[in-house]
Amino acid sequence: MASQGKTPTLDDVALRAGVSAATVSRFINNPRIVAVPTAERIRSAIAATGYIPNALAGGLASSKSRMVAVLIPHLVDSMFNDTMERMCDELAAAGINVMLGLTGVAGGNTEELVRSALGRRVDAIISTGPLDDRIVDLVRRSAALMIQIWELPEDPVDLAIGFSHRDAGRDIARFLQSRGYRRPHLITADGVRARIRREGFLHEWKALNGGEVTEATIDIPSRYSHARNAFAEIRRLPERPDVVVCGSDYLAQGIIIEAQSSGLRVPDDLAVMGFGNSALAGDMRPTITTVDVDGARVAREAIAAIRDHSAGKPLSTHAIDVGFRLIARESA
Amino acid sequence: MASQGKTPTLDDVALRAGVSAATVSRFINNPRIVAVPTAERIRSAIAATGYIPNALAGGLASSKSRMVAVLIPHLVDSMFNDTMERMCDELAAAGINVMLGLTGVAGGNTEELVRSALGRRVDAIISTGPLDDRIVDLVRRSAALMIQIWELPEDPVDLAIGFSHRDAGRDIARFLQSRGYRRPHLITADGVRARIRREGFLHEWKALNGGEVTEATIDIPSRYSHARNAFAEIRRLPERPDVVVCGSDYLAQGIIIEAQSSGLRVPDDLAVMGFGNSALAGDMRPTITTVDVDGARVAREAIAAIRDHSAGKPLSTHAIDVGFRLIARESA
DNA sequence: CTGAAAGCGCTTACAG
DNA sequence: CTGAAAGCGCTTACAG
Repeated sequence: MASQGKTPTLDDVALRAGVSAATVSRFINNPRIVAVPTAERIRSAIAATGYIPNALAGGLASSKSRMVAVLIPHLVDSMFNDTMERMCDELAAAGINVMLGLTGVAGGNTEELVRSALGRRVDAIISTGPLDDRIVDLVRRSAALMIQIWELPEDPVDLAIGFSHRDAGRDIARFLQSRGYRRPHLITADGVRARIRREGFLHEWKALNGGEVTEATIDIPSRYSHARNAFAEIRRLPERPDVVVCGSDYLAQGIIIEAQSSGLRVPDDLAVMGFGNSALAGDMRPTITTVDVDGARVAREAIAAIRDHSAGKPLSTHAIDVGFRLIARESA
Repeated sequence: MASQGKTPTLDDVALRAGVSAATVSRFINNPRIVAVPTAERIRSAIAATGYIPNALAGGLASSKSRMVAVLIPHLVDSMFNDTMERMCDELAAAGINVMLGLTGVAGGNTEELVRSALGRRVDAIISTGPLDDRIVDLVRRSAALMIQIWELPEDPVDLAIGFSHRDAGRDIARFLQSRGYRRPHLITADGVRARIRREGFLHEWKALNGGEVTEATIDIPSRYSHARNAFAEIRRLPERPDVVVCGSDYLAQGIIIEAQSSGLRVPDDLAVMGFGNSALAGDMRPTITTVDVDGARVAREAIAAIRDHSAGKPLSTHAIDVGFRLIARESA
């Protein structure tokens, strides 16, 4: 912060390089279309002036902001952090900046965030979380591409990149059944996706004639700090479950820690199943059995869609199923 | 994404409300300065058209972007996530959008991110991490306010909001000494701040005639996944330390888990000290003794500075020391 | 391969 | 309290 003199503009560079502003603009956006000697003069004029293109002006003139908004619930112990990191990485590599919006914090207001993003004329909004009609309407009127990740809704706004939570629930049921568990305890977060997984689980569990299921609900998100209460509830159950099914690896970790600290062996006395395959799942003792989703693929598909959309290509599909993989480790 | 027809502009609203564009602009930026009946007409014109102001045009015209860039190393198991959440929350409340840049991921390029931020004419850059001369130079030439958080460098670019890592190291030494520990093992991440804490610790420890110190270095950041190797190293030490000093609560948690899984009791056989007072520190079994930094205050001070700067006020100080608090819990 | 010029959609002194 | 008009710093057909 000093701003001695004024910030150099395209004209300053043009003047210095002895070319028109148009040519400098072309050089910046596509160096190859200007003659080599001209390019060289522009390059040194830019270096000499310390010119940094004004992206506000550029965006206004081109109606391309080269910015996307990413809307996630929160950051602490978030299951999406890994995908987010990759997303930021890929976007940065593509020369796209990311605007971050937190929808699940105290003052989180998804509609307000969407309005802000649209106001900045973002090329796309990447979102994980429920979208009400007003918001869908807002986005539909805009030119922004809406990418819903980590889920596969019936009727995506534009494009969904995710997997079937119902199938995930079903596969968890099959897996636990095949491992011989008989008394699962489900901890379901108060969110759409977790509820769908729960349904998938219960439906399949019943079809397989599994044993009695006990359940508990926790506030979304499924974070570590819920583990104490959730475990205390388990202790109060008339009969102890043999496996606890959690909505995130963070919660699973917490349950394992609580169980161990109360003298139970995991998985012998109580097995625990996570969700999301966060980094900690493989490092925990015991390592956590969980469901992996290819976050890198989600990020790549999103970038590809944004690129196509920015290039004016229509969407080739409205849903990309990246699937999931159940990873059997030590905890269940 | 549909964009049937074209996006409404200020002129569309003005036409519909029967006023000039200037008046609509005034209404949007400061509703009170337009007459009540006029305001009402504009309000309904906005509602009818679904107008969303183009922030690119607005920013260009006013040379205020109402956006700040936040640069942090990474997201997974990040000690800054709590502060980040508060920051996003406060910024959103102030009508400021945040651009996120990850400096520590695979393709992380701080200079490039700073250039992007400056190109978007951000009002401020909030950064945690080392800044080389080129970057400082870039920022100094711009009108953006540079806020370095979580540290108190000798010579802040503009404003630093943090605490003395040297004093933190010193206080950890005093605390462990007072608790009777004699063989501390320091795990220091390969970063400037961790090294300063280490120096503070060692200096004080020596002054107090403490026992022999063993040490290990790990890659930055201090995350959970480093715990296995770090603990294996501890096992190989000729004599077992009585307390392990970690650079983050995530790492401390990992060490505790490893220790427990190898049959050691924490803190009786091996004590563990964390850093940062992340949420998990209070939930872990045993709860983790750590150093707390008031992230909410850091966020508030940053917002206040950004507000003043945007209003044209000069900085009243170049460094704000928010201090830290050693929190004694069960692990050490 | 390059230039002149119009236009992107706002804001803000300047007048009234 | 409100309007007319210039200007913010780029991009992009249109010509050459």
